[in-house]
Amino acid sequence: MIKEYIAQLVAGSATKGLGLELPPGSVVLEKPKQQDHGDWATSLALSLAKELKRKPRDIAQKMVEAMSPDPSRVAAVEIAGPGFINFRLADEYCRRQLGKIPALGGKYGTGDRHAGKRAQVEFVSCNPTGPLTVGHGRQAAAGDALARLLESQGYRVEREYYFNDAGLQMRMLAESVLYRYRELLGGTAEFPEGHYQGEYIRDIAEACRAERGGGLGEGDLEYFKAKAVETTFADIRATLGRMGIVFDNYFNESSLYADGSIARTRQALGDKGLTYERDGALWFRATGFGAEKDRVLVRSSGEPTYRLPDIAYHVTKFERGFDLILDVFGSDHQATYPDVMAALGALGHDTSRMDVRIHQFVTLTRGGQQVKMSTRKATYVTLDELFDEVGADAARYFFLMRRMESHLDFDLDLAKKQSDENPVFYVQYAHARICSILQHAEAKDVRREKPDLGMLTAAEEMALIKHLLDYPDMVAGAAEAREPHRVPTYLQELAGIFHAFYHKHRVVTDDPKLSNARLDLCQAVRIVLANGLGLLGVGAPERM
RNA sequence: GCGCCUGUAGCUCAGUUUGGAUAGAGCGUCGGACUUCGAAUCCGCAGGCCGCCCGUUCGAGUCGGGCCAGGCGCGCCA
Repeated sequence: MIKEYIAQLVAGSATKGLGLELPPGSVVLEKPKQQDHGDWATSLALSLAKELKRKPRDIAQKMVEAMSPDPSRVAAVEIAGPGFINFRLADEYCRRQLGKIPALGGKYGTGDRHAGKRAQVEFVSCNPTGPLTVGHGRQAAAGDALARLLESQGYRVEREYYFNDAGLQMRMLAESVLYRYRELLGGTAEFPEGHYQGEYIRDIAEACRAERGGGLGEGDLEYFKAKAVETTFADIRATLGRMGIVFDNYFNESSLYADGSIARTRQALGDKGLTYERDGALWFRATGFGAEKDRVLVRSSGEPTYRLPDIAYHVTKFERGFDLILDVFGSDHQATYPDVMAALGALGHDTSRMDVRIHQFVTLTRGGQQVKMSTRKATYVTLDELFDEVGADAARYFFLMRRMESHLDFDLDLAKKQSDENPVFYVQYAHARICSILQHAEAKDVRREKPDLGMLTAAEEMALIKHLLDYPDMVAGAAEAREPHRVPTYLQELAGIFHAFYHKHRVVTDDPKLSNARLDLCQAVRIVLANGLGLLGVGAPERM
């Protein structure tokens, strides 16, 4: 890649011009913000100034004099400002790279950096107690986009959903159905703290009555539970399906009891001296790992807390041999994973293979007002309702637009707008517009002439080409940093540069050579837009 | 009280990983641009103590410390 080549040039010039051996990879290259500062720049001369006790510009001068860049790749090397060395790529080189994009198609932007490795991404993972809400939506979009980003870098990825259909929450769920069931039969529903009051519970109760009649009671909680789990899980899968998300595994916590994992993990932690008994409960020595207080692993009732299964579950992930174990959680789980991580480390697992990404919450805005949501009162907005209102594409795009660490302010009015105000339409529109141009060209039969990319010389064309060439680095960076939001940011820039180009230059003209060169450029833009949207799980429509 | 996250233009946010040159984008406001491939678009104007203070540095939105404000946690719930 060109970046490595320039880094090599810099390192070589430091050796030749200054007599310095720079360790490989130590050369920092950045993309200048200002266009007239070239395509790549290094501030090496500035950082060496102190050590060498020389003026930065003199150092840069010596380095540049010792450099002999390949003119087919680097057109100019300049010293600027306090001592930056700026590199300008040869237009010819950029055009050559552009020429490779159409043949690569969907592969453009992928890399083999992690080829042969296996990754697992765990996300959503909520218990089947009700419909997915907008908060889950952000996690679903993020987890799936991360999985796609990892796949783009060569990982074979398994998407996994972890849940528990046996615990306390499920009992509450079953009882909630029972209350609603009784209500249907003329009684009154009383909801103690912690039970589920959502409308969907009534539907499940109704289904139970339709299936088994009116004679059910306390003794049929298992039936109510099974019915509720079956119904809600079907709903959850359907909702995820609307986003195009399919899990490879649904991992049930109860299997950890069945196969002895829980018992083994408990034993192993005990053997390491990491547990002790107090007040009839089994405690984990979390304070040994910097936690504020120790945590209960097994209640005095004999029932484990979520922590022990969580640890056992992650042990299975390590046993399954993944090279990368990525967990995506909401910020409400922020406090739970350090214990799990500490325990896994103590059990001898290589926790550097694990990565936990925590995302912040979503708030909805409508008409400039925040939409109030409460799980307890069941006044939350479900993901399905969101999809009904703004569409799955817009929803996914909006979920991924912001850094996961930032609170997401989801503007419902904006997401619905079919205009340039709406970022997802703006990007999709660029794609559709290109498709339309390509069709137009086809109709006019201009695709006969062999393209000569040398015809692309205008500033808008070069800007577009250079941005297209940034795409693979952007994808690799987003995957490495686990930051899906870089993709929408990039796509909006690309769409913007394309629209500007489009307005300044006509693609299909009387000049067949130029037309074909521009058509190739358009095709390359289309491919990158489609690939980028693909990473987000958002459609790239041919017409809108 | 403690932990994690956040604070950048009127609004919503990039930029912080790896300190670098005049801090960017979208929306909103205002003013312009369609006989031609999609005006669902484009061009331009205006808009900034980068929450505050101190420190490190030739250089800080970026690193360190201390404050302030908001969100989420801090359970023998998950």
